[in-house]
Amino acid sequence: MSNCRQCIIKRFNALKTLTQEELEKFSDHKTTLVIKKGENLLTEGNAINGLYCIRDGKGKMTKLNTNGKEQIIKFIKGGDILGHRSILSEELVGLNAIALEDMHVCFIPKGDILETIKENANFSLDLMRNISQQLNDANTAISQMAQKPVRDRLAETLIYLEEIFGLDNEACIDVILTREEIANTIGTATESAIRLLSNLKKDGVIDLIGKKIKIINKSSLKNISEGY
Amino acid sequence: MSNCRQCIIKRFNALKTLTQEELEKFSDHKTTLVIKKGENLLTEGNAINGLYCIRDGKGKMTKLNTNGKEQIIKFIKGGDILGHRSILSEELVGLNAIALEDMHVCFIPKGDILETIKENANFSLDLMRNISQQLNDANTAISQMAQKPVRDRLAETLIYLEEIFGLDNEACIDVILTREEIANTIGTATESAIRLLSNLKKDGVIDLIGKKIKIINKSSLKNISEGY
DNA sequence: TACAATGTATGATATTTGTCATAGATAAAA
DNA sequence: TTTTATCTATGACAAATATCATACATTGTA
Repeated sequence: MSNCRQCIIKRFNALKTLTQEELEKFSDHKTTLVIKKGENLLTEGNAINGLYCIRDGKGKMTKLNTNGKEQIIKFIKGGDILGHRSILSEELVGLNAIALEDMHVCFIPKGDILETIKENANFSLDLMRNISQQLNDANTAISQMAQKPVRDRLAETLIYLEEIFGLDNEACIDVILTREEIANTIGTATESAIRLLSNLKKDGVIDLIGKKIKIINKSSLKNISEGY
Repeated sequence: MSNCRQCIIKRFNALKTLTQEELEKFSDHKTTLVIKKGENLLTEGNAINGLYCIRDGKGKMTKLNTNGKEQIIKFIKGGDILGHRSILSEELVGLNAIALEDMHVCFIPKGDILETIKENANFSLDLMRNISQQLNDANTAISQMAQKPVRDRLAETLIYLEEIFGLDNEACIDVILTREEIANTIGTATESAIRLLSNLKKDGVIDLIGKKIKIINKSSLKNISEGY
């Protein structure tokens, strides 16, 4: 079907340093799959043996807490590469990857990845850069979860969602999340998330149109996210 | 002074896959430094150009929050390797590394690391494994920070501290932290941390001997950390 | 269409946590 | 040693957040 060499997605991720031949190899061996809304691409604790490259669609990466609650760790979309742990011997998947809408995903087997790592140090470094960036983001998240009140984290999250998913044609954040999913992102009760969203709307900072959220006053939202 | 080939520390970290020649190269070019208690080995936002390998001593990795508070992200000790971001082009340090007691540290220049990455794919993979493990830990931390109450996080942290630093000859957790540092680890007010420590002591789960903490009933502490 | 299931919203209340104040304990400095 | 600064501890109170209850809205489905 599609060809890695022509895929636009690769320009934006760790695959961008690959040579023509390496891309051909990936293209020949890759499989393409469709993950329907609500289905898992990755499941916590499972083994996989290759990398997944998301072509399009949106998803969430989650973790089941010891108390049984779902925590959303990050959101994913076209261009993201998942499953890097699989190429490091037999490590198991650490997070669930669940589709928020239908996703198209390419799977590149571990063998090809390892071969390419051996031959192309820049690809190695790009993969490392990718993981490293994720670690940096995660460290920031720890700090914010630990020290910011829920209202600030909500504001922060709305800005983050707009950055990740952009705007639809009505200037709303272009992703549909339930209130529960928003609560599971910022780590609070669903009712609290609902209440704080209502407050932000009442203050004219955001607008709520069904499940869609529109940021009206970004600088004010930014201030709230920083505790003012 | 010391030689990388004979260093025991390397057996426990990403340097373990290096060949004799690679270790010689590292040994020839490395510099050794002493970081006094309270001093920074790394400072958030600074540029460095190489990896630091901790020989001995204990430290904390911190992040300054937008509200000016210090968040402790993780603790470090002998065997840990810091500064991996420096080998990925010009990325700046993301966290402060501050000595909790005097540390001895070896510095290996970026050039040697990059050369070795090109020549030894296993070293690449080991570095990746290291960062990947950190990312995994960080994701777990996000989930726990977001969803667990302070008391549970305190219990969790005490168990974690014992795992990392072990016990001294009086069976106390072998690290000295101020109550403020404990509070900055779990993300709460210093007074709250003090109060909850007192509660745990009153319940006979831990003992407090000055700044030293002794875990009396680990399984009970584990239960608390999981919300029971 | 009507029905069930799920999601959203809001009030009342309990619990958790933070803040401020104060005092004693410990460690550092003169 | 004495003095000063920092750290630990605890009470009183305020603020933030969770929980429970209930009602309404929306969505999917028989």
